[in-house]
Amino acid sequence: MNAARLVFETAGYDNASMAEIAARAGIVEGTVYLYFDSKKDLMHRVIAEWYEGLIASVSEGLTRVVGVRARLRFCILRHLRVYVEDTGLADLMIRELRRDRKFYETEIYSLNKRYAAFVTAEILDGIKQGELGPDIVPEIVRDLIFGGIEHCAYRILSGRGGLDIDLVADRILGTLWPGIAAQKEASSVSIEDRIARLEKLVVANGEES
Amino acid sequence: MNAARLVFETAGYDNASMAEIAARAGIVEGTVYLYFDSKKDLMHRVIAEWYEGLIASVSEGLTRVVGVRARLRFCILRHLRVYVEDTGLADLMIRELRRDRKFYETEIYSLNKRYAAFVTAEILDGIKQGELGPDIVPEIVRDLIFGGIEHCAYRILSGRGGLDIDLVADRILGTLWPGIAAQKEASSVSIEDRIARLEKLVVANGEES
Amino acid sequence: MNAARLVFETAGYDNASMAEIAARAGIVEGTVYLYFDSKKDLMHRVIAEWYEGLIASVSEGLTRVVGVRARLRFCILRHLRVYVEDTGLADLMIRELRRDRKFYETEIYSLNKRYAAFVTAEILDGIKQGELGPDIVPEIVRDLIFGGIEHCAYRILSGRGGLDIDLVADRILGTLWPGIAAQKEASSVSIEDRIARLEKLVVANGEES
Amino acid sequence: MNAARLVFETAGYDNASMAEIAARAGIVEGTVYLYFDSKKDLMHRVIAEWYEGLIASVSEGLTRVVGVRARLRFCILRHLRVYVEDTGLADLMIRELRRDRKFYETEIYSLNKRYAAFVTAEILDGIKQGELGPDIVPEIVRDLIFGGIEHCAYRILSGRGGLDIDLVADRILGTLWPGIAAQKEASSVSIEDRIARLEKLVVANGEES
DNA sequence: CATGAATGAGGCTTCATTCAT
DNA sequence: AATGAATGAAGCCTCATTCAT
Repeated sequence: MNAARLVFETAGYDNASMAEIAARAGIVEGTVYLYFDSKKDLMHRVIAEWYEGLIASVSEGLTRVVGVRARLRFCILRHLRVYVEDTGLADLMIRELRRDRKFYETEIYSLNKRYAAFVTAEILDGIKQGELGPDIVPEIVRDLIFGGIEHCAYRILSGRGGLDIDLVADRILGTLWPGIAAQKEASSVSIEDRIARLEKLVVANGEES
Repeated sequence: MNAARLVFETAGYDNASMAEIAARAGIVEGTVYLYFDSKKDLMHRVIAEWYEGLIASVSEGLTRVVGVRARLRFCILRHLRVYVEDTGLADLMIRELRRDRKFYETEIYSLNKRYAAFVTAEILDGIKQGELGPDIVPEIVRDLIFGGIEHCAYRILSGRGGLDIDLVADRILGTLWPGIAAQKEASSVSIEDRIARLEKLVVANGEES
Repeated sequence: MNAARLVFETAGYDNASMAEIAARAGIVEGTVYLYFDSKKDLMHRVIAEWYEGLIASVSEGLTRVVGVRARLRFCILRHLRVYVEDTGLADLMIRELRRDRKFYETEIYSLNKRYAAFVTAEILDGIKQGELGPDIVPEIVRDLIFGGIEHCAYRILSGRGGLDIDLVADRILGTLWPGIAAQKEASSVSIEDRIARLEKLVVANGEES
Repeated sequence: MNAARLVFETAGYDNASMAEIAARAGIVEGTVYLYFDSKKDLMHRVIAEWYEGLIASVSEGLTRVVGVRARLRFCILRHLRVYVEDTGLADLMIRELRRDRKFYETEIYSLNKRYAAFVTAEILDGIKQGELGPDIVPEIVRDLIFGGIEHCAYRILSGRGGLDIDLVADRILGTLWPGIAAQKEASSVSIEDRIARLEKLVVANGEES
């Protein structure tokens, strides 16, 4: 498994060869098939193991963080760390597994859902507690978070530059927060508010008029 | 090219075979090499052609949209359409090309930059005009936009459900806007000014109605 | 023809491609077949043309040289020049043509014989005139000359060092001459001579005794 | 290896096909790659194995021969045998390997040097012992020997005629010897000494009779 | 005369998987 | 339980040659 993980990380699925995996494990190709049905199976098990560790780690870490904002920040930071530490596996997950037509029937899919649920749960919780706006759409927020992180990470990692994950986490959350936090002042609707809303609407739909 | 595009879209790079591409084009494998140096070259040309069309389309579309918010929304909407209409190619771009070590020397890279520049330019422009906050980090915003779109699109498309791109565009921008828009100080803009701007916007975007 | 010659020189027969030859001639592959039956035919014609020029050149040059030794030296020097100036074609001749099973039926074979005959004729002439020993075997001498030249040339040319062909010619002839020149002193056979002959025989046949 | 040797001998490198080699070995093409990295590697190993045997054979044979002239004759005779027995491999060596740009970095190159060194060493030894002239250039002599042998062998073998290698060896050495042997000054060696040497030689080489 | 597009057979190489030992 | 040799299908690519225009 360790050998396989190493090779998959480095080469991706298609370019990884069973021969190299076996060699790196100090065994022989045939032996691999005693424990794994196929190359695909092997990759699934590698990803699953990794995912389980990741979920456990996040789960454990969250027990020590309080407050919606802080907990979201923790999730963002942790996911950024994934890209720094396990770029290869994250890649594998995105590239090879997600594209599979039968991804939704696999164990990996449910692990993926459990992992993503940490963020979704936080958002739902935040809404319930009144910290987050009642109108926000959790899926969109979650997609912005995960997608944004991936893009940032890729851009920076590919660009051979280092990645200050604390800074990036702050910036991502800083950008998103105003759009998801509850409006604390329940002021009556002033003229200004009404004009503001008007502006927004007009601009938003401007090009469709 | 069309045959190649079709096969690459469906199978990805590694799983696409020159034999299938040739067959689908109604020629023999060898003939492909009269027009393309290699499989990689073929993919590059397919992607480049597609990208050029995409850039032209966005560029043209933006000429008819006024206002930072509206222009950003247009970019988001257009990018969502990419995933609806050209999922396969978008995938190819992300999965196969970006990971290439020499991606930064390819023509595709510069096309990619030109495409992404539409959003970055808008953000910078917004900051300059005072519509967007002076402290926002354009790269982060752009990553949130593109990453968020990709995630949304994948999630929804994979789930065989349809994708209401207008709705999603509104939600994405709605979530991001508060975090990037300039904080209007109450006194800085008079009611009269704001009404004047409204009038201007409505007229501008209305022209094409 | 010039294009073909260039390409064959550079790449050898197998690695030369009709496409490159055509391209370098500024025509199209199909056109080549209007003038040459096949790739092999093309090579034959290239070699033949070259050989004819070579033969003419040697023939002409020899008219200005007098004396067996000087004429042999001229042949050696000229052949060394072939390796310096036309390494590629000489190679082609040796590698590709000689090995052909039907070489002896080709035009090239007779050209080759005409070329080699310059040396053989000189030797026979030298014997007739009494300048060369009556017992020498012309074929062996010729083989030593041509073979020796080829080896020298290869060794030196491959070794990226330059080749001082005048020096090499002198050395080759200097080494061979004592063995082929007629023994001028017709002294009576002294005891010493008889012992010397005995020594030679014993040593020569030593390992077979 | 045997199959490869056979095919390479018959067809040369470019015209040998892995398919035929595999077929002749009774295996499938892929299996060849379990034991050899590439076609080139396969050829190298075939040549190397052959060369090692050849060197061992010469080395062993020389232990039973005494005297510069006899030892040189042995080398010549042995090399002639190479062309009679292993024409194909000798060809391969000359045609395919020597022309490789990286020949000088290969194992074959050092084997080639070790083989050629048998002759060079003999010449140097002969000079030191005063049997060969102090002015002769070992490289030229060696080239004349090897080149001459190759030419003779080719000429005769191609001509489908048999090759009397003993006769040819004598003729080659007979032609070269006067040009390389030391000029014995009449007084320098007494008749008694020369008879003594003769006796010694006869005894030495006679032991194996 | 010339074109140039197309062919088709063949080249080397890789690799997941199997199976007798 | 482990081996490791063998498979066979497939992969990408090259190229001399042909033929309708």
